[in-house]
Amino acid sequence: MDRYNFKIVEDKWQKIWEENKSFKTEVDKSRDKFYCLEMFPYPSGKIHMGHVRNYTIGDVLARYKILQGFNVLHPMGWDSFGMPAENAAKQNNIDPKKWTEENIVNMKTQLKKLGLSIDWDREISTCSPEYYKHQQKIFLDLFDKDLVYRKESYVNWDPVDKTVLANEQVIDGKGWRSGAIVQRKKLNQWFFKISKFSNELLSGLDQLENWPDKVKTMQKNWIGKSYGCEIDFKIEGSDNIKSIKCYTTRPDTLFGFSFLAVSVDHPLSKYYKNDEKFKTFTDDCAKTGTTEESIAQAEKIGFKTNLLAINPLNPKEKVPVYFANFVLMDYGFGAVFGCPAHDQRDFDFAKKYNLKIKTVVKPETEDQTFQVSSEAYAGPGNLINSEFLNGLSVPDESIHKTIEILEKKKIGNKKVNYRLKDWGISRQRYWGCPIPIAYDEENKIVKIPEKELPVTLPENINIDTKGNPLDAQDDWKIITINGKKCTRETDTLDTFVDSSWYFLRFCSAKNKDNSFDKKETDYWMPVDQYIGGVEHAILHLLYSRFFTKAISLNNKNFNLSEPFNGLFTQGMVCHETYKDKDNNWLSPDDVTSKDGKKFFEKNNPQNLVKVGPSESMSKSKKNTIDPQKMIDNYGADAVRFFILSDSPPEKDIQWSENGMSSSFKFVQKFWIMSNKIIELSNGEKLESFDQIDIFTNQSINKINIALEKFSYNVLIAVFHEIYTFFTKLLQANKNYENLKDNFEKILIVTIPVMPHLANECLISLKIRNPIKWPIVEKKYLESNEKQIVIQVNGKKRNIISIESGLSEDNLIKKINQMKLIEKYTKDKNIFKTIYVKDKIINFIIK
RNA sequence: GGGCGAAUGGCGGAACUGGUAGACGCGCACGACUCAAAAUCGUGUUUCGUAAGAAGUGAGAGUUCGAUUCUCUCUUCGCCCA
Repeated sequence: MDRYNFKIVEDKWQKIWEENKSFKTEVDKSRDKFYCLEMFPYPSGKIHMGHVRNYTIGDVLARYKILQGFNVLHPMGWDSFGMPAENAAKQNNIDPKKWTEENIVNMKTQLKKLGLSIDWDREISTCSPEYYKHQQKIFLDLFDKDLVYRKESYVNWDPVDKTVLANEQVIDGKGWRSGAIVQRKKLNQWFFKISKFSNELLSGLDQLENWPDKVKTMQKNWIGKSYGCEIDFKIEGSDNIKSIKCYTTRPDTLFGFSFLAVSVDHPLSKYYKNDEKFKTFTDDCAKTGTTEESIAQAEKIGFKTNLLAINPLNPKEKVPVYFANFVLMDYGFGAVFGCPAHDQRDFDFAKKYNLKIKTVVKPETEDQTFQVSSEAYAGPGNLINSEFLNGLSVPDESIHKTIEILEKKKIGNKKVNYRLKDWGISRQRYWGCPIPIAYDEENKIVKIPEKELPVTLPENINIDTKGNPLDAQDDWKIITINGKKCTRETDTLDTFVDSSWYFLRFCSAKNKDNSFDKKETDYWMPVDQYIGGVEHAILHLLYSRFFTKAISLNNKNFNLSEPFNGLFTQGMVCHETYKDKDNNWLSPDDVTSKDGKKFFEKNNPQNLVKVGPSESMSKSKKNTIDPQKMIDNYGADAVRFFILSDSPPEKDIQWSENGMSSSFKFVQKFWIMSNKIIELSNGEKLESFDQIDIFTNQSINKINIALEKFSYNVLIAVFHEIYTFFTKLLQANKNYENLKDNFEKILIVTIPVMPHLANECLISLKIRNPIKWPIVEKKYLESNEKQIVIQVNGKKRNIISIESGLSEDNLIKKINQMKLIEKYTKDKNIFKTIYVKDKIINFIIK
């Protein structure tokens, strides 16, 4: 028997699929559709194991659905705008476009080697004008719907590189490239009004039954709906400001009010513009980053004004007003009332500035004299020291009652607030989708007329300038619209915009005139199964949901509430980490071991290697395994088989060389076994053996269940069982007439996992039937023989095989006859038996 | 600090709506083949015990005839948010 030459077979089938366009799909209303989508990759140059896992999981599902007769849309594209191209351009002086396109060519070749059932005719790339033309149209559509606006907002500013940094480029408050201390800087920026959909995005989660609860919870927390109250505080000491509005979720702690804090961006700040000390203070605040986290971690600092705020429930009480760095203008009204006793942040602030700390909530277990001491108390209990509010139970009753009182006194109003902020989409970068906007000489916003779309990026520019290269491109920037001289917007769009609608574009990827076609989106959308990493659980998925709702607004041709019906989030691929004696990371390729316990450097075998914990593969830790090498060494089927085998897809998986090579061996063994079966002649006298029917049907049943549940590791286990069963049959050296028919079914259900091998075997088998997912015959699932577990006092004591459906009396008779539990029941009194038909009998004795 | 989730052999992990715990794989051990090794095949592999047997799904309780599965408390770990 020849060794299985995966190279030849895999090449052959990949060529067949490509030449026949086997996975090309079109709208076909006579068939049910299935839209299977995996998150499209960023074309970094090479695929990594995360891609292999993601796309293998998706491919198993897509091929399964194809065989079940669905019209399956399984597209692939490239999330090809973004900073790595720009960084590569700066480092190696390559054109980002060229760099990206070369990477796409490489990665496409690599992906094809995995044997994926992709309709490559629908390939899209977000950096191509063909794609972003439509994105610009959508931008203008949203602009017309009043869902896009421009306002001043803070960014992370690198004063040395003169550039805006993304949050992840700010490391310990410093720019990742320059090392300069990052500042908060105000820039005019574009925003999507995602907050308009806060409530819809929240309530829509309820209908997403096939999403992991984990992701829904994360989105829910992100949207952060809170019920609270807006309160107007009267202000004394200023001719300009008579009151300040605050939002709070804890109006019940109003008697603990000891200061009022406003954001440095609060309208109040304009009266302090000329105050030198205030200026110093705002400069200090600017050194804090813009993320909620950095603000939370920064030291709480304040600037005391000469104003006093009056407690609306106790007008005799007047407290100081501060500007404070921890108050965000974006949340509520940019002003909070401080109750140090019951909010840790307020507590820290009060300690620092020696402000009054008055306890107004006591825990259930404490008495009226309870006082907070070293930290704030934010838990439940009862109100104290609060006059007419005393005794109310915290939080529910106290909050509701207080709001009622405040509303009655016309001091405050019940208000629902959301944490979700509008989505800032401006990026001061070259390699992104140009925003189709210009400004006239009066700096008024002018839309680029649709017939002039796409606004393409200028080519051959000098990217290595400080700041945004587009700013320096005068010949591109200066244009004429309707005879008026205008200047283009030089910001480009956040790349999250690119991925917020690509699933729609796939439906009509080649339509030049329209972003998408009603006929196509009506048929294909929503995505039935979306598969990707959990790291996108919040932003990408939320933005995509927003886009779907925003595009649907007042749209005759498109109306959809949710884009992704099913969501599956896969785990990461991990590998042990290695370090040499100087704590430099080592790649698994540089490390060798004889016993799997002690590791040495390959080039210097006398040097012991420190083995670290298994962590998700990353270039920085050098613990990556190159999928290309694995495919070259073991073949795509074996790599697919392994990546599915060890762990459930939603959990992290450990890459193991042993596991990989054992999967390779399995592919070889399976091939040899298959060929032995295929080569059995049909001519001789045959023997029928219904164990084969039973086994086959039961296995396929298990496979169906595993596929529906995404238990792909269990699916793989079934294939091991199949191998063992049929190998044992072959060893019996008989030819059974039902063997080939059953094995044909087995090969068909092998296609999703090992498409090359399975198809090659099916061809050799000269199958008579069209390749269709086999139907499980129920009669083979239920066998007449049942194993009944015999328990005494709940402990398993014996086991008996009987015909199914036996009555309790008959079973007991049989057990007694066979003396199966005599030694446990002798001299004992059986006072109760529990019998679960065909499963278990339990004797309770005393 | 808050939210969510997890914990099962040496390891990754199975176990349908409460009903034989440890499927399947890795590793390991032994055996066959071989001068030998690799490869391959076979057998075994939760722990304690020579055995009969007993214990056993992070710890402790509870519900139940029966709990990996349900409830409560705790511990540890992970993820997300702060």
